Amino acid sequence: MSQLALVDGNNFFVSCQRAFEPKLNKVPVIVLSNNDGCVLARSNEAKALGIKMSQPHFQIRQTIKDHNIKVFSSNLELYCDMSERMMAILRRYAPRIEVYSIDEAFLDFSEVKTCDLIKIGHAIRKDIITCLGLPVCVGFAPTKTLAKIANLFAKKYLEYQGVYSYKRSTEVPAKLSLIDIEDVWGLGTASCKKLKSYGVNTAYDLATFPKQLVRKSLSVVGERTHQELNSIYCFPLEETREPKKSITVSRSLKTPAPSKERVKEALATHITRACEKLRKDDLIARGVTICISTTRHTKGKFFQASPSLLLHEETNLTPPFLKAVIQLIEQSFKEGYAYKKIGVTLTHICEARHKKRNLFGETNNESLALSLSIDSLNKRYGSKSLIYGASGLKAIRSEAPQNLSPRYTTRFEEILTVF
DNA sequence: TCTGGGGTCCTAGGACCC
DNA sequence: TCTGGGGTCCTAGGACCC
Repeated sequence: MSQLALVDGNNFFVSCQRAFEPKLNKVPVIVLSNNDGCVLARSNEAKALGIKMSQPHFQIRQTIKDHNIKVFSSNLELYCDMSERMMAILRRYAPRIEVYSIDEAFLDFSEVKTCDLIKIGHAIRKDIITCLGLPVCVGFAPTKTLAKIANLFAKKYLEYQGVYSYKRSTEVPAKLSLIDIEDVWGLGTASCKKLKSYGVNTAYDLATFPKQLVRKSLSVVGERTHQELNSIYCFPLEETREPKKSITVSRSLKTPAPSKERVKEALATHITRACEKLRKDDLIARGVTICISTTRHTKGKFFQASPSLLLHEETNLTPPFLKAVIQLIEQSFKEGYAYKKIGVTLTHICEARHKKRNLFGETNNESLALSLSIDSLNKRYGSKSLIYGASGLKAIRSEAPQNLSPRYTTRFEEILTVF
């Protein structure tokens, strides 16, 4: 019988900031996305003020002022490091774990002989708050979908003190009617709209809805969710990540760019970064797609292009991809628009060790060595110490985010100072 | 001239996740 | 003025083959 736990950080990015600045406790705090564009994380106090997830920053400027909300730019380097520390602690508790996202992990307790899961849950909570200062909640259940719901109970109802265990039973528990259909993992707006038209409004309604009808309206994906709500294990624990199938680097520009030169520079910067990611994971790729688009928020002036091409052979060197994206933009750039979002995606990826030998049986070791040297210099001296000319000087001068906190745990020069 | 049916592969687009 | 970024999976439809 499967027995899983979902451990999930509470308002994770906000909690990471609070761990190093205790005076932020009990006051409203938000963390913004890249470019400080919209809201990524909110403390409970900020949620209570009506700030929504993904809400644009400019819409809440007044609320921020009126309630003295503390605002942070995303400090992903700090959050990733805190995440790794949290996962290291979780590995002590279960033989198998799946790191599902930066702030949550599924733990497999199927083989663990214990009848007191609640006790384990509290031990995990205590361990993580003591070692890292991060609050988490724990939900136990026989399937991932139910573990998500159990975690929701643990977060929402204070009497559970952050730990909830879902009891397996042959009947669908009435408690599921407390969960709105929108809060079921795997159901987005499109699926919920369909289900509501059938009068399915809660997790209980869905669990007791005829399986065939779910299959018909939501396909196999919805059917699996339906099964999982009925304690039938469909989404297995994935301990190891398959190699990535695509790698994307894209950014929105603060001020949209009307000139081809500026777009080209952004593409050059992005493809350089994408190739670094490839090399870091020891992967090679053959396909590349660029994507340029105007904002969608101005009516009538929307334009988007996403041409792609395949190189003659797989590689993880920057120059061939740089050449390819320049070729693509030369072919597809259209004058008369201001481009807001610019990105590149690498596709047809495989592991570098699978690379086919070329005719002469030699791989291009010198070029690879050069690329790897550039990577290590940039890692040591800062990400833009050495760049390709095509990226333009703007890449170096690009503005830093406004509200960035120190990277307390990964940079000696930014370590926490105690007075 | 008649033009079936089954299979594979690829791509675009939709939906979803954090 | 200002609306994130990076992924995965599924389906439908077209092209192609025998």
